[in-house]
Amino acid sequence: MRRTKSQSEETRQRILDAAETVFIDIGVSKASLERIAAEAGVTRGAIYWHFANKQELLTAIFARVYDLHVAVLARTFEDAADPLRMVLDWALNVIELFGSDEHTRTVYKIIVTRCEYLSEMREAFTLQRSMHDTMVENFRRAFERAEQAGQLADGWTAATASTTLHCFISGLLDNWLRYDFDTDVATSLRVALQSLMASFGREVAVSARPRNDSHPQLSG
Amino acid sequence: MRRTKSQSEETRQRILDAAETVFIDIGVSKASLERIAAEAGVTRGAIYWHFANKQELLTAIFARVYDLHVAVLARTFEDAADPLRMVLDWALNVIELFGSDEHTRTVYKIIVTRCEYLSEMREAFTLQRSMHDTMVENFRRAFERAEQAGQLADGWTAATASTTLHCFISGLLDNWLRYDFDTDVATSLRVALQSLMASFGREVAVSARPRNDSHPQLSG
DNA sequence: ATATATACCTCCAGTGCTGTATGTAAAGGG
DNA sequence: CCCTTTACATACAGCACTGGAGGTATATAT
Repeated sequence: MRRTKSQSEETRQRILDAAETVFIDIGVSKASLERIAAEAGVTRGAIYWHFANKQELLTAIFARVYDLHVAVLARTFEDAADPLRMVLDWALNVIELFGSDEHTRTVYKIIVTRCEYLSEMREAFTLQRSMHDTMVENFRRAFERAEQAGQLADGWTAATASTTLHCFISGLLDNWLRYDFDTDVATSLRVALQSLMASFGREVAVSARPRNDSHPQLSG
Repeated sequence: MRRTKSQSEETRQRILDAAETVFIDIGVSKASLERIAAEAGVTRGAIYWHFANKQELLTAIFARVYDLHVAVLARTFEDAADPLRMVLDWALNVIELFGSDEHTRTVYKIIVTRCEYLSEMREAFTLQRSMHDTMVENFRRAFERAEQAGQLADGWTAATASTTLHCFISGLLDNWLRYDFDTDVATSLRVALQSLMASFGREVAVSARPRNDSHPQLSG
């Protein structure tokens, strides 16, 4: 009963789906490969064929959503015209991404509330960490350009503004995933974000929609 | 070799200290009672005498810092004169608390990065959850009073301002504990917080110090 | 057509942890 | 001074999980 290459890939995806389900259900540490295998309709042998161990499974789960995020989010930062506008668009896209794609929400919920952040898991968290660092770095650069262009409102510096937005975004996602905000919480978060961004800038016009609102793969 | 009552209490505290150490080191799920006992210089028998199981140990660890937090933080909210000022003082006290008390940082770091947020652990998280809810509720009330008093700047409502600050504080602590910010990160966070609060208000004077700056038990 | 690599499954040995039951020696009350 | 309770230590039973060895049948290359 050996499978073809495409069947094998299908099995791999089913295992990843099952792992997500079990991780969310009982947490990464308590999740046994036996239980994941049962959920996927295979045996532990299949899992060990595709993945070395539980940690590699976790890494693969993270990697599955990583590409999507990079594609959606990197696009925003290509446009260098108006830095504050760019940051706002980026953040709105993040909210849009988490609001519309349950897969993304599940994976990040696993990171935040269903696993322990230990050195042995470092490889699994490498992607997430690099995305976080990229976000911080992009914020810093954008606000520095805004500062040099004289766009920042009184009372704000590039440092304080980027720190504030960084913490705001982190806390937003953390609360969302940890405490199961309502699904339409995205709306109120959007409004709060726009108020925050407006207070950063001198006279930035606030619109209700991000400029890059074509996310065909997310509007499901 | 039976101990006296005070010796027993000392043992209990040593077990809690050991549990904190082991939890931070290898995470709650991988931490065995055997290892914790060894760290405390007792056997598992002693742990089972004082606590029913690992979950109760975790609950006890949280409870140990809870009283301190309530004492320090509740005080700020007694003063109802200037709501925005009150909120600022409260937030500064939180930063001060986390900056000066390593014990607090350790326990919250365990919550954020060293354990899984599962229903079986619900009892352990009850305290933390109630503190979180209290924070959100206090923010909402304070900003509503500020709004009614016409203290909010243009572009902000009680809802958006409290949501924003709530996310900011959450993200601040989350990043601090998850990514091990430098110890003097507290300074930059204070500055960012003051800028944020300033932009909430119409013309609130920003001072560098909270009003209730007498924390004898924290300045160690 | 044959050989080999693939994609699994089954079984087994070993480990580590939990919870409990039992032992014990001293504290503390009457 | 005796009895009970306390504050542990020790010993035991049992489970759940991991990783690997070995099997098997089929896809795929030659």
